[in-house]
Formats: sequence, structure tokens, C-alpha cells
Amino acid sequence: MGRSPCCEKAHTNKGAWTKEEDQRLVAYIKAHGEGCWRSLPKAAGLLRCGKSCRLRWINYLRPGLKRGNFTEEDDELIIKLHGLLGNKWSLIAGRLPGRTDNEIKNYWNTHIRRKLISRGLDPKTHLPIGRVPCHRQGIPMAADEAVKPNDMAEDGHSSVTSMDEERCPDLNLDLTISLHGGAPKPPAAEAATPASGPACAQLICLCYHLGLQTSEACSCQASPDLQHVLRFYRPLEGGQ
DNA sequence: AAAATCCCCAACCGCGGGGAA
DNA sequence: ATTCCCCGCGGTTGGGGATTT
Repeated sequence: MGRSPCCEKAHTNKGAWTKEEDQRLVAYIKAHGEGCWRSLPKAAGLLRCGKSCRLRWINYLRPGLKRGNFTEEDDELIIKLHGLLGNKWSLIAGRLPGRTDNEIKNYWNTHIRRKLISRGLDPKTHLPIGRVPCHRQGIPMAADEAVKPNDMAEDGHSSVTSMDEERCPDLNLDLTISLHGGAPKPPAAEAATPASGPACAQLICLCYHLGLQTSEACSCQASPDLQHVLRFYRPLEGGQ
């Protein structure tokens, strides 16, 4: 039982990519564009599975990738974003142009984790090591723990917003996503890009995004001025 | 200089979501 | 309504270079 394999494993290469494979992949994507990863390997003459091709392209061959050291500012941004989003590497990567989710994930696990530990902070919760998470005191916490049913019900707002402002006043956490009421979806790329600033009218509450919308946890829908627009959004002060 | 250990990161794996049939 | 397929994500692995003994 179980899911069928993503490709015919018997006739696919694994492991490190060769220069020739890279060249074939780049040439094919330049000519035909991204997408249709399943059929790409055959069309491009590669003995690789589609997933492998996609990964190679996204993480290594795609133009515009920044390779090399992260700056101190990058570090701090990643730490802030991780504190709010948790291990949502793709979302975090969306905030760091030229960086991939895989790269950030690796960098987190190899460098930033230790950095936090050396500061006496738990890399998972961002709390002082040994301390029990408690956001009500404005103490940092992991995003997984940031939105809990009771937090939402008490005052009708996501505590993430106030937490966010308390903790990262300089951080634009525009986590805009589409409505759940039949309104057209904005392009996925806009969901977490700085470009979708205050001008973006279709916003949604974070609790819904986190799957809490159907529970009592989310009271955003009760808000009279948010009948069509539910939001978790905080604009930058003075732009990006 | 050689062996052992550590560390980094590219790549793989399995799962879940969403759309099409 | 259900099943299937594809894509994308996050967790994990393992090869190989760097460092230490």
C-alpha cells in the first residue's frame, strides 16, 4: 500500500549532480521554463526524478541565488522570523531574497541554533533555556505556540500581532493570504512578499491560516468591520 | 603524517495540500 | 464525493572537507 513512488527509481541517478546534468537542466529550463517536473527529466534527457531536478534548480541553479555568507543582519532577521513563524523555512526564505529555504534551514541548524544556545536561549522557543513558555509577559516564544485558542478568544485579536509589535517593532510580518469566502485568490507569490503592503486589500486572519478558524479560538469573523476582510497584518513603519 | 572526529550542506524521503479527472 | 496525480515543504541523511588528536 502507500503512495506510489514519484518516479521510476530503477533508472534514475542519485547523489551529487554532475556538471553535464546541471547544464542539461539549465538549458532545458531556459528553453521551456519551470514546471511539469515529473515529465521534465525525460524531456531534458536526464536520468533523475522530477523532484530531484526541482530541488537542484531551486536550491542551486536558479538565477539570482545569493551564495556565501549570511550577514549579521540576516542572522537577526532569521532569528526574529523563526521566533514568529517557527520552522516555516519557505516563508522565512521569502523574506531573504536570493536565499533558499534549504539554505536557511541548514544555516539555522548549523549556526543560528548554536548562536541562540550560546545566548542562553532555547532555539525552539526562543526562551531562556529551562524557562516555561509564557507569552503573556511579552516573553518570546515559538510561533507554534504563539497562537493558542485562549489567546484568540479573550480579546478578539490574535495575540501574535501585539506580541509581534512588542518583540520586533522593526519587522514587517506581512503574512497576507487569501480570503476564505470566495474572493479571488491573490497570486501565491504575493502571500509573503514585502511588495504586498498596505495596498493589498485582501487580508485574512492568521488564526484561519493556522487552522483555528472553525474553532472558538478565532473571533475575527465577529468583528463588524471585518466582514469581508479578515486580517493579520502589520505594515512597516516607513516602508521596507 | 595518519587516523579520528566534527561539521557543513547538497540531496533524499515522506507527507500534506490542492487541483483535475 | 472520491480518487489520483503533482507540487512543494520540512525533516533527515550521508558524503566529503576541515579540524583535532
